[in-house]
Amino acid sequence: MTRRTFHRETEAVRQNDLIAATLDSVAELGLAGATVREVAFRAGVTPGLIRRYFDNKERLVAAAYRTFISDLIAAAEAGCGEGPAQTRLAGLIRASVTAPVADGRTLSIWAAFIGRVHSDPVMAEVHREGYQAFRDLVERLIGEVFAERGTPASAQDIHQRAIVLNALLDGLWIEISMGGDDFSRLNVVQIALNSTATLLGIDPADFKD
Amino acid sequence: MTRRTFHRETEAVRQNDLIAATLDSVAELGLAGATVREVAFRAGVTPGLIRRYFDNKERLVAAAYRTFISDLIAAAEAGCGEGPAQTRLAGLIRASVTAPVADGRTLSIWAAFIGRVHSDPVMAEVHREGYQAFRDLVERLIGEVFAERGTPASAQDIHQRAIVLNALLDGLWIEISMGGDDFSRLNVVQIALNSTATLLGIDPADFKD
DNA sequence: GCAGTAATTAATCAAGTGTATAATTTCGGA
DNA sequence: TCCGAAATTATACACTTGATTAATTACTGC
Repeated sequence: MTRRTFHRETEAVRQNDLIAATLDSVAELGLAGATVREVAFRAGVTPGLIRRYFDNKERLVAAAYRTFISDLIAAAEAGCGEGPAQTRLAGLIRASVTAPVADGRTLSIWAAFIGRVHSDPVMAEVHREGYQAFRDLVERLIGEVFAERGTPASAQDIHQRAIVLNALLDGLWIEISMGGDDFSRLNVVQIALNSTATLLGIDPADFKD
Repeated sequence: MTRRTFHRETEAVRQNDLIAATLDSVAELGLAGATVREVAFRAGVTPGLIRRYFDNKERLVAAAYRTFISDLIAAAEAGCGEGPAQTRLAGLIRASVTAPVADGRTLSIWAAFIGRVHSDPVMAEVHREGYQAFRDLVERLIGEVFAERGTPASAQDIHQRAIVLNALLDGLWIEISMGGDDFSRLNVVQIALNSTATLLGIDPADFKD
């Protein structure tokens, strides 16, 4: 009876692999399916090893959620690029309603985790941070767009517009990711851009990325 | 050693109690916390009894989800009331962003269930039905509003506007229910109504409920 | 009032969960 | 080359879960 062979990895790599395996499990089987054994199997590792890198399963799940959220925001931010604020805002919107931000797998993971946010304080904190980061980004961009157009708005006005635009992007993101509609036939990017322009009082023809 | 006393109930009452207990459990403890024992305890009943009214736990959860969704839509529809389409749409919007539709408990339950929608076909079907019912309601109201104003729009135009408005309402509902912001200070109903008016090209001053 | 039936309880089971720990293996440094 | 420390495996444990079944109880029709 010989043991299975293995090779050592650095702490960073192993943690990364375990987190990736956790997210895969969650995406395909839901949170309930992300058992210690399932995650270990997908990471090509033995269940007991997990506890060497994470104090307990709760920590592993929280770490996975943190990684997921920050990757998601990074992907959205990457769409901003450079240039005038209006172009960056348009880029953010495009990124928010197209893959890889808006797709089934992302929604599956998000949906699985979001249920835990209300009962688990750690998850709630992770969520709050990520959410606020995105909202602040949107609010800042809106402020810059108005300033750029020579029509600066009050902080309160910008704040309210950020709430609305953020809600619109969230809702569109969910709808598109859910795939219930035949979004393949629609130009979702155009719809999102036009709606945003309308909400912000910009000429839609003037708002492209 | 005497057994605990009990009294019989009709099938409808028991099923109702069990579903209510399930939703309570889900709201407070998440889906994972809605165990057979927890649900039975909250319903003032013994775990074994559940299986007399539901083939298995999966059925119970699906039934609870169905009840939850249909109650939610009913609550939103109740806000429509009577009168001109514009008034009914405004009522629907108000209902969507205020309690009991928009509140923490509702979001908790929704969030818990939404994670299951992608892995469980039965839940997916229940979700699709409820979602489409709401979307159709919004789309119909928008069409009536345009007709009422003497500016009838094409079916495609109405369809796209319904997608956008639905997304906005979804997003606002989530934001408000989440309670992350200080929405208590903001007039969320006014914000929602104004945004909708802007999106539909209606004079905001003209759009109240 | 009483018997029979159906609802409900109580007790148990097998399977799966997260966790703990001792036995092994790998691998870098002497 | 080999030894020691650290990483990994293997095994086991206590607990919870959903499900099953037999015993008991409450209610209905007569």
